[in-house]
Amino acid sequence: MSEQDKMIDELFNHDEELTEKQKKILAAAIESFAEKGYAATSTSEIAKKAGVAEGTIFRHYKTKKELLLTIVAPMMAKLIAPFVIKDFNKVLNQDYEHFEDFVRAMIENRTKFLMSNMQLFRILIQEIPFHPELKEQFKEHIAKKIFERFEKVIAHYQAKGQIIDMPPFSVIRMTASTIFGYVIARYLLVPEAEWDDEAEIERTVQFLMHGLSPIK
Amino acid sequence: MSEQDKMIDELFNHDEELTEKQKKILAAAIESFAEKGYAATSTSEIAKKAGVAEGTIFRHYKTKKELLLTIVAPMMAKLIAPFVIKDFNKVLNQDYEHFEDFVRAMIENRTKFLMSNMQLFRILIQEIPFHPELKEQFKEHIAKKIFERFEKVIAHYQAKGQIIDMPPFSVIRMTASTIFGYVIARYLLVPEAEWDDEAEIERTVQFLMHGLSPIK
Amino acid sequence: MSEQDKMIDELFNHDEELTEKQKKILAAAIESFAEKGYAATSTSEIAKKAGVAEGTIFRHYKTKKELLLTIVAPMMAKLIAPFVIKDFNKVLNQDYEHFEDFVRAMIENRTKFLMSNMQLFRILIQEIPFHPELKEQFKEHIAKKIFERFEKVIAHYQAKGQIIDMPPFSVIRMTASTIFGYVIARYLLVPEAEWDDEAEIERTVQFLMHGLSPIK
Amino acid sequence: MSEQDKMIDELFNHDEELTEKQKKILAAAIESFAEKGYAATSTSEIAKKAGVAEGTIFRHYKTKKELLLTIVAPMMAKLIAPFVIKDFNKVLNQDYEHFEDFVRAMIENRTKFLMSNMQLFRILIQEIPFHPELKEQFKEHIAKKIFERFEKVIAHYQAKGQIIDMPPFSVIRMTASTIFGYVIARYLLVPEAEWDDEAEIERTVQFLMHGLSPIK
DNA sequence: AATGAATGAGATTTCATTCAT
DNA sequence: GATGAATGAAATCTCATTCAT
Repeated sequence: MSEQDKMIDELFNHDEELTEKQKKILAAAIESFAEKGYAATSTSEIAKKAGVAEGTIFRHYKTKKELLLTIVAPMMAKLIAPFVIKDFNKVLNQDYEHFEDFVRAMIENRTKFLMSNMQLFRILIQEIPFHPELKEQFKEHIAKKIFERFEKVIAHYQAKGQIIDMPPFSVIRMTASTIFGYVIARYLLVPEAEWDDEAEIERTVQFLMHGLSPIK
Repeated sequence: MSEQDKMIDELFNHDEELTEKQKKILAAAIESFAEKGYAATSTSEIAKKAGVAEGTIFRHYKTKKELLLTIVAPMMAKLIAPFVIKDFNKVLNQDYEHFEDFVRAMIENRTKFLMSNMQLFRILIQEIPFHPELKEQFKEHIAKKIFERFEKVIAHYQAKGQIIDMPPFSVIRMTASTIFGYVIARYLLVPEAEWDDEAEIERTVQFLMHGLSPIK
Repeated sequence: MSEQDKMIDELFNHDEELTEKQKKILAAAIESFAEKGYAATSTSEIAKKAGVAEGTIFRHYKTKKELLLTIVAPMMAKLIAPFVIKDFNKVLNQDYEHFEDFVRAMIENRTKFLMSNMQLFRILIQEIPFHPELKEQFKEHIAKKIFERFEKVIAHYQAKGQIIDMPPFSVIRMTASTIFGYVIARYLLVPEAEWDDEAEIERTVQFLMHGLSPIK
Repeated sequence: MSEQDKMIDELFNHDEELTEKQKKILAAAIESFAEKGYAATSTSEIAKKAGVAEGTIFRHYKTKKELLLTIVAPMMAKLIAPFVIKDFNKVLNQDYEHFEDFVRAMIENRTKFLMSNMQLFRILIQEIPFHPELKEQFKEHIAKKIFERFEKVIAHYQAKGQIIDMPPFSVIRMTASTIFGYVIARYLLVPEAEWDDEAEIERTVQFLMHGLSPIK
């Protein structure tokens, strides 16, 4: 079983099992959508790449759009998974005494996730601007939830005097910019450069910590 | 003359004059490409929006792709204009004694530019991933040039002890992430929120400055 | 099954079966190409005449040009078929003691073939001048092969003293001119005239025989 | 003044003078029509090749078809010129005692003419099959006239016992096949071969003479 | 469940022709 | 006379989707 296959199994295997053909279709669609974009990918192209007949795609997914949503929805869900686990706050209080520990843990966890789902991440950020319903879904189900959770976290560490006193939204914005900036540069913009990942992550964490530390 | 028209005149009016219809076509294409993406925009739609016959588009631009390139190319050029002016270094030495002044000037100048060309900026970042030739062009003509110039600037301020000792590439990456993160959040992700721009920019500058200041 | 259908089956039915629609498309294309020429025939016209949707044409033939080649290629092949049969020489030695017998057999065989494939022959001679790749193909695969075989035949009968001593190329040229001249006049230029085919062929054979007989 | 120009002047200069632009248009059209065919040649292409604006063509020729007719008509006229001169019969009686002299004179005269107007000849034979009105015109004004004249010539030499007793139509058909066969092979099919023109013409004349000589 | 031929709407592009300058 | 921008009809081709097998 290939990496690709494992990823697909993990992300898409909810209730019913996926047939072999369905997995092939998903894998082919993911590859093409990531590379050329949803609108520029034809269903016949996906069929050919997946090694199935054109009609087969429409047997499983009523429309091309549904195929996109099938791909994008679980990615969104998994993206915020760590932030919506029930005992997020408890974990927080117990595990991470310093904001730095929290940030480091978040970065490590999320970069690993994005890294092993880079194509899906690409599709997500490339297609959201073009599909209002995706945008809406993203804001409502993802951004809002993350923001709510994070707000408390920020307040928590601000109360402890570990973070500069600043509107939580701004803190979140900067943190997100910094982390996504790293991931995008690392895996999308210049993946071919030589990266010392450990050192670069360390620098990124330091940058964030200093940038957000309270002014003495 | 509308804002749109002024912008088009400024960006596209090189040698020959543009006819009225050409401007209309460019304006319509920019609007549609920004909103729905290049691949999902039909030339008939552009023609209708521009109030011209479909054939007219192809009289001026041999292909739909050429229309995209006509739109994107000058945007790229203008984007780096401030960094490639001949006496960039002189300006630097004379005008900005502190890195903070430099950063502040850069942010103000570039955010203003992006703000008044937001649709073009959207097209740029939305389409680059889908067109290898655009990507290449961007790397070769834009990223590389900016990097070369910036590298010297960073070295300059590092020598003066104003910035942390870190590979220039990392400094540039963090600076860019922070600035683009602001612009994208401000104008693309949540433009509908209430923004206190002055304060937010100030916070962003402070974040950057602290994040990059040498460790005491 | 119509005459048309039989001809199409015979010429185009290689490995896979042709669907009913494909035959209709080929028949319609042949008719239109012969009458108005390739360039002046639109695919929508072919579709209408064939009673299929325009898209159906492109499902079977990637481009209009491919449709032309599909039509023209087997015609070329069949045209030279009798000359490239393996034991062409044996047949020759045994069957035709006199050059006249050979010529007569050739004329009868080839005129019959052309007659029952007149539309395809028209397309062939009408389109070859406009398509360099067809021209090349014709020269390489048809003209050259026929020439090689014929050269030996000519030499054979010259050695027997039945034909005038003349460069084989010239003999072939005159023979071909005479035969094609008859076919073209008979079926393309003035098909509406009253032709006594038997007598005319006899005259043509006599003309050729006298024209090429050795000088006494 | 180029060869091309001289030819155009000679063929097209009837009453009014042709402007420089008109000559350029005609020359460009002739070149393109000969090479790619009328239907596959666009007026914009002709305009570009002629170095004039697209509109200019339509100032001189109402339609593209008219441009074709302007080119083809005088070619037809010149093609039969020698056969319709008033005293064709007189000339005949006096000048050519033997059929061979007549044939030789005809071949020399007409091959020279065709040779120096090869592009126009190509257009003529390539386009006649596609344009019913051209076909009609050709039959009515050219073929018929030539046939009438030639019939008398043939009868004349048959009466003198110099030609085989055969329907004049057949004699003409064979003569025409032989002559056109030579011209087409020489200048259109294999112009790149090494031709000993004098010898080849001599062979062709001999072939014709023997082919048509009375049976002893 | 799977196929792939067929469809028809629509996409991009071409082109002969017109017309204001 | 000449230009070339503009047109709109039509040409080639693409594509998501349907449906009989």
